[in-house]
Amino acid sequence: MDPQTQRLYELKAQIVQAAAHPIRLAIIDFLSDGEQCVCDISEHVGAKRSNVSRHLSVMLKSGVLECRKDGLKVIYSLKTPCILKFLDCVNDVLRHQARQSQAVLSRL
Amino acid sequence: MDPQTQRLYELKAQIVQAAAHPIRLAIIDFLSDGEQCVCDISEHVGAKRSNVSRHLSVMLKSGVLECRKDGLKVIYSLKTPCILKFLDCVNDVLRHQARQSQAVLSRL
DNA sequence: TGACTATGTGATGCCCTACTCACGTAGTTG
DNA sequence: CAACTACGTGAGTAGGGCATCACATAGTCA
Repeated sequence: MDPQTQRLYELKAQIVQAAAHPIRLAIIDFLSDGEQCVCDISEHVGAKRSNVSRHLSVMLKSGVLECRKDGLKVIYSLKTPCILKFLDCVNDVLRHQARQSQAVLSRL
Repeated sequence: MDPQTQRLYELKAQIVQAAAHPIRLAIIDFLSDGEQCVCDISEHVGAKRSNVSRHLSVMLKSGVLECRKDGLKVIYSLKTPCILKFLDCVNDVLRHQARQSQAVLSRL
Protein backbone atom coordinates (compact mmCIF):
# COMPACT_ATOMS: atom_id res chain seq x y z
CA MET A 1 0.00 0.00 0.00
CA ASP A 2 1.56 3.28 -1.05
CA PRO A 3 2.19 6.04 1.54
CA GLN A 4 -0.48 8.38 0.17
CA THR A 5 -3.20 5.78 0.45
CA GLN A 6 -2.01 5.00 3.94
CA ARG A 7 -2.13 8.67 4.86
CA LEU A 8 -5.70 8.84 3.57
CA TYR A 9 -6.72 5.95 5.79
CA GLU A 10 -5.14 7.72 8.73
CA LEU A 11 -7.22 10.82 8.06
CA LYS A 12 -10.37 8.76 7.77
CA ALA A 13 -9.53 6.88 10.94
CA GLN A 14 -9.13 10.18 12.76
CA ILE A 15 -12.68 11.15 11.83
CA VAL A 16 -14.10 7.78 12.80
CA GLN A 17 -12.13 7.88 16.02
CA ALA A 18 -13.71 11.22 16.86
CA ALA A 19 -17.07 9.47 17.03
CA ALA A 20 -15.93 6.24 18.63
CA HIS A 21 -17.00 6.87 22.21
CA PRO A 22 -20.39 6.59 23.94
CA ILE A 23 -20.28 10.14 25.29
CA ARG A 24 -19.24 11.57 21.95
CA LEU A 25 -22.03 9.72 20.18
CA ALA A 26 -24.49 11.09 22.73
CA ILE A 27 -23.15 14.60 22.14
CA ILE A 28 -23.52 14.28 18.37
CA ASP A 29 -27.05 13.00 18.82
CA PHE A 30 -27.88 15.88 21.14
CA LEU A 31 -26.45 18.45 18.74
CA SER A 32 -28.50 17.07 15.86
CA ASP A 33 -31.43 18.98 17.38
CA GLY A 34 -29.44 22.22 17.22
CA GLU A 35 -26.50 24.01 18.80
CA GLN A 36 -25.93 23.78 22.55
CA CYS A 37 -23.63 25.22 25.19
CA VAL A 38 -21.17 23.09 27.15
CA CYS A 39 -23.15 23.19 30.40
CA ASP A 40 -26.32 21.89 28.75
CA ILE A 41 -24.39 19.21 26.89
CA SER A 42 -22.69 18.20 30.10
CA GLU A 43 -25.97 17.93 31.94
CA HIS A 44 -27.64 16.03 29.12
CA VAL A 45 -25.00 13.34 28.75
CA GLY A 46 -24.41 13.12 32.50
CA ALA A 47 -20.67 13.70 32.56
CA LYS A 48 -18.42 16.25 34.23
CA ARG A 49 -17.88 19.52 32.42
CA SER A 50 -14.13 19.10 32.25
CA ASN A 51 -14.52 15.69 30.68
CA VAL A 52 -17.14 16.89 28.20
CA SER A 53 -14.91 19.81 27.36
CA ARG A 54 -12.13 17.43 26.37
CA HIS A 55 -14.43 15.30 24.24
CA LEU A 56 -15.67 18.44 22.51
CA SER A 57 -12.13 19.58 21.77
CA VAL A 58 -11.34 16.21 20.20
CA MET A 59 -14.32 16.46 17.87
CA LEU A 60 -13.53 20.09 17.19
CA LYS A 61 -9.98 19.23 16.22
CA SER A 62 -11.03 16.48 13.86
CA GLY A 63 -13.55 18.72 12.14
CA VAL A 64 -16.76 17.11 13.30
CA LEU A 65 -17.92 20.09 15.35
CA GLU A 66 -17.57 23.84 15.29
CA CYS A 67 -18.16 26.44 17.99
CA ARG A 68 -18.80 30.11 18.63
CA LYS A 69 -18.73 32.25 21.73
CA ASP A 70 -21.84 33.90 23.11
CA GLY A 71 -21.09 35.93 26.20
CA LEU A 72 -19.92 33.58 28.89
CA LYS A 73 -21.05 30.53 26.99
CA VAL A 74 -19.45 28.58 24.18
CA ILE A 75 -21.97 27.16 21.75
CA TYR A 76 -21.13 23.95 19.91
CA SER A 77 -22.79 22.64 16.77
CA LEU A 78 -22.33 19.96 14.11
CA LYS A 79 -20.06 21.08 11.32
CA THR A 80 -21.34 18.75 8.62
CA PRO A 81 -24.70 17.09 8.17
CA CYS A 82 -22.80 14.06 6.83
CA ILE A 83 -22.01 12.97 10.34
CA LEU A 84 -25.68 12.22 10.92
CA LYS A 85 -25.84 9.90 7.93
CA PHE A 86 -22.83 8.33 9.54
CA LEU A 87 -24.82 7.53 12.66
CA ASP A 88 -27.74 6.25 10.61
CA CYS A 89 -25.38 3.69 9.13
CA VAL A 90 -24.30 2.62 12.60
CA ASN A 91 -27.94 2.13 13.51
CA ASP A 92 -28.38 0.02 10.39
CA VAL A 93 -25.53 -2.24 11.43
CA LEU A 94 -26.95 -2.52 14.94
CA ARG A 95 -30.43 -3.39 13.67
CA HIS A 96 -28.90 -5.92 11.32
CA GLN A 97 -27.16 -7.55 14.25
CA ALA A 98 -30.32 -7.51 16.34
CA ARG A 99 -32.32 -9.22 13.60
CA GLN A 100 -29.65 -11.85 13.25
CA SER A 101 -29.52 -12.51 16.98
CA GLN A 102 -33.27 -12.81 17.06
CA ALA A 103 -33.24 -15.25 14.15
CA VAL A 104 -30.84 -17.46 16.05
CA LEU A 105 -32.82 -17.28 19.28
CA SER A 106 -36.08 -18.11 17.55
CA ARG A 107 -34.78 -21.61 16.93
CA LEU A 108 -34.87 -22.45 20.62
CA MET B 1 -29.51 10.01 30.49
CA ASP B 2 -31.13 6.73 31.47
CA PRO B 3 -29.06 3.52 31.63
CA GLN B 4 -30.70 1.89 28.59
CA THR B 5 -29.91 4.85 26.37
CA GLN B 6 -26.38 4.81 27.69
CA ARG B 7 -26.08 1.10 26.94
CA LEU B 8 -27.25 1.76 23.41
CA TYR B 9 -24.54 4.37 22.91
CA GLU B 10 -22.00 1.87 24.18
CA LEU B 11 -23.12 -0.66 21.60
CA LYS B 12 -22.94 1.92 18.84
CA ALA B 13 -19.52 3.06 20.02
CA GLN B 14 -18.29 -0.52 19.85
CA ILE B 15 -19.23 -0.71 16.18
CA VAL B 16 -17.66 2.64 15.38
CA GLN B 17 -14.58 1.67 17.33
CA ALA B 18 -14.26 -1.46 15.20
CA ALA B 19 -13.64 0.79 12.20
CA ALA B 20 -11.56 3.45 13.91
CA HIS B 21 -8.11 2.39 12.79
CA PRO B 22 -6.24 2.91 9.50
CA ILE B 23 -5.52 -0.78 9.03
CA ARG B 24 -9.09 -1.76 9.78
CA LEU B 25 -10.40 0.81 7.32
CA ALA B 26 -8.03 -0.56 4.70
CA ILE B 27 -9.25 -4.08 5.41
CA ILE B 28 -12.91 -3.06 5.06
CA ASP B 29 -12.10 -1.31 1.80
CA PHE B 30 -10.26 -4.37 0.53
CA LEU B 31 -13.13 -6.69 1.47
CA SER B 32 -15.64 -4.52 -0.35
CA ASP B 33 -14.36 -6.18 -3.53
CA GLY B 34 -15.12 -9.61 -2.13
CA GLU B 35 -13.98 -12.12 0.49
CA GLN B 36 -10.28 -12.61 1.13
CA CYS B 37 -8.02 -14.84 3.20
CA VAL B 38 -5.84 -13.52 6.00
CA CYS B 39 -2.59 -13.85 4.09
CA ASP B 40 -3.86 -11.79 1.14
CA ILE B 41 -5.32 -9.17 3.48
CA SER B 42 -2.04 -9.03 5.35
CA GLU B 43 -0.06 -8.55 2.17
CA HIS B 44 -2.46 -5.94 0.82
CA VAL B 45 -2.45 -3.70 3.88
CA GLY B 46 1.24 -4.24 4.53
CA ALA B 47 1.06 -5.43 8.13
CA LYS B 48 2.19 -8.57 9.93
CA ARG B 49 -0.16 -11.50 9.89
CA SER B 50 -0.43 -11.69 13.67
CA ASN B 51 -1.37 -8.04 13.82
CA VAL B 52 -3.92 -8.35 11.03
CA SER B 53 -5.34 -11.40 12.74
CA ARG B 54 -6.03 -9.36 15.84
CA HIS B 55 -7.66 -6.56 13.89
CA LEU B 56 -9.84 -9.11 12.14
CA SER B 57 -10.92 -10.65 15.42
CA VAL B 58 -11.93 -7.24 16.74
CA MET B 59 -14.13 -6.60 13.74
CA LEU B 60 -15.45 -10.14 13.89
CA LYS B 61 -16.41 -9.74 17.53
CA SER B 62 -18.24 -6.48 16.94
CA GLY B 63 -20.21 -7.93 14.05
CA VAL B 64 -18.64 -6.05 11.18
CA LEU B 65 -17.08 -9.10 9.55
CA GLU B 66 -17.78 -12.80 9.24
CA CYS B 67 -15.53 -15.68 8.27
CA ARG B 68 -15.49 -19.25 7.03
CA LYS B 69 -12.79 -21.89 6.78
CA ASP B 70 -11.58 -23.21 3.46
CA GLY B 71 -8.93 -25.84 3.92
CA LEU B 72 -5.92 -24.19 5.52
CA LYS B 73 -7.23 -20.71 4.88
CA VAL B 74 -9.74 -18.61 6.74
CA ILE B 75 -11.80 -16.40 4.46
CA TYR B 76 -13.11 -13.12 5.79
CA SER B 77 -15.91 -11.01 4.33
CA LEU B 78 -18.10 -8.04 5.21
CA LYS B 79 -21.14 -9.04 7.22
CA THR B 80 -23.35 -6.09 6.32
CA PRO B 81 -23.35 -3.84 3.29
CA CYS B 82 -24.25 -0.98 5.68
CA ILE B 83 -20.63 -0.67 6.67
CA LEU B 84 -19.79 0.58 3.19
CA LYS B 85 -22.34 3.39 3.41
CA PHE B 86 -20.63 4.13 6.67
CA LEU B 87 -17.34 4.68 4.87
CA ASP B 88 -19.01 6.78 2.19
CA CYS B 89 -20.13 9.12 4.94
CA VAL B 90 -16.58 9.38 6.24
CA ASN B 91 -15.46 10.30 2.74
CA ASP B 92 -18.16 12.97 2.64
CA VAL B 93 -16.86 14.51 5.84
CA LEU B 94 -13.32 14.40 4.52
CA ARG B 95 -14.28 16.04 1.25
CA HIS B 96 -16.22 18.66 3.15
CA GLN B 97 -13.12 19.45 5.18
CA ALA B 98 -10.96 19.57 2.08
CA ARG B 99 -13.27 22.04 0.35
CA GLN B 100 -13.28 24.21 3.42
CA SER B 101 -9.50 24.18 3.70
CA GLN B 102 -9.22 25.06 0.05
CA ALA B 103 -11.68 27.92 0.45
CA VAL B 104 -9.53 29.37 3.20
CA LEU B 105 -6.30 28.95 1.25
CA SER B 106 -7.74 30.57 -1.88
CA ARG B 107 -7.77 33.88 -0.02
CA LEU B 108 -3.99 34.04 0.07
C1' DT C 1 4.17 -39.88 9.47
C1' DG C 2 6.99 -35.73 8.79
C1' DA C 3 7.55 -31.28 6.72
C1' DC C 4 5.18 -27.34 5.53
C1' DT C 5 1.59 -23.59 5.43
C1' DA C 6 -2.04 -20.57 7.31
C1' DT C 7 -3.81 -18.85 11.29
C1' DG C 8 -4.67 -17.70 16.13
C1' DT C 9 -3.05 -16.43 20.70
C1' DG C 10 -0.42 -15.77 25.29
C1' DA C 11 3.11 -12.56 27.01
C1' DT C 12 5.31 -8.31 26.92
C1' DG C 13 6.31 -3.42 26.36
C1' DC C 14 4.94 1.01 24.90
C1' DC C 15 2.02 4.61 24.11
C1' DC C 16 -2.34 6.84 23.97
C1' DT C 17 -6.79 7.79 25.96
C1' DA C 18 -10.15 8.85 29.40
C1' DC C 19 -11.22 10.58 33.72
C1' DT C 20 -10.68 13.44 37.80
C1' DC C 21 -9.03 17.27 40.60
C1' DA C 22 -7.48 21.66 40.99
C1' DC C 23 -6.66 25.87 39.16
C1' DG C 24 -6.53 29.72 35.74
C1' DT C 25 -9.02 32.73 32.55
C1' DA C 26 -12.61 35.32 30.31
C1' DG C 27 -16.80 37.48 30.63
C1' DT C 28 -20.97 39.00 33.35
C1' DT C 29 -23.38 41.30 37.02
C1' DG C 30 -24.00 43.68 41.17
C1' DC D 1 -13.79 46.43 41.85
C1' DA D 2 -15.64 41.98 43.84
C1' DA D 3 -18.22 37.94 43.39
C1' DC D 4 -19.83 34.78 40.33
C1' DT D 5 -20.41 31.77 36.17
C1' DA D 6 -18.87 29.13 32.12
C1' DC D 7 -15.19 27.09 30.19
C1' DG D 8 -10.61 25.25 29.27
C1' DT D 9 -6.37 23.01 30.70
C1' DG D 10 -2.05 21.17 33.28
C1' DA D 11 -0.95 17.24 36.29
C1' DG D 12 -1.59 12.76 37.73
C1' DT D 13 -3.36 8.15 37.37
C1' DA D 14 -5.57 4.05 35.82
C1' DG D 15 -6.73 1.41 32.07
C1' DG D 16 -6.82 -0.15 27.37
C1' DG D 17 -5.15 -0.56 22.62
C1' DC D 18 -1.61 -1.76 19.37
C1' DA D 19 2.46 -3.99 17.63
C1' DT D 20 5.73 -7.61 18.10
C1' DC D 21 7.76 -12.09 19.21
C1' DA D 22 7.35 -16.67 20.10
C1' DC D 23 4.78 -20.52 20.14
C1' DA D 24 0.61 -23.61 19.59
C1' DT D 25 -2.83 -25.53 16.51
C1' DA D 26 -5.07 -27.23 12.45
C1' DG D 27 -4.96 -28.66 7.95
C1' DT D 28 -2.40 -30.10 3.56
C1' DC D 29 0.69 -32.75 0.87
C1' DA D 30 4.38 -35.82 -0.30
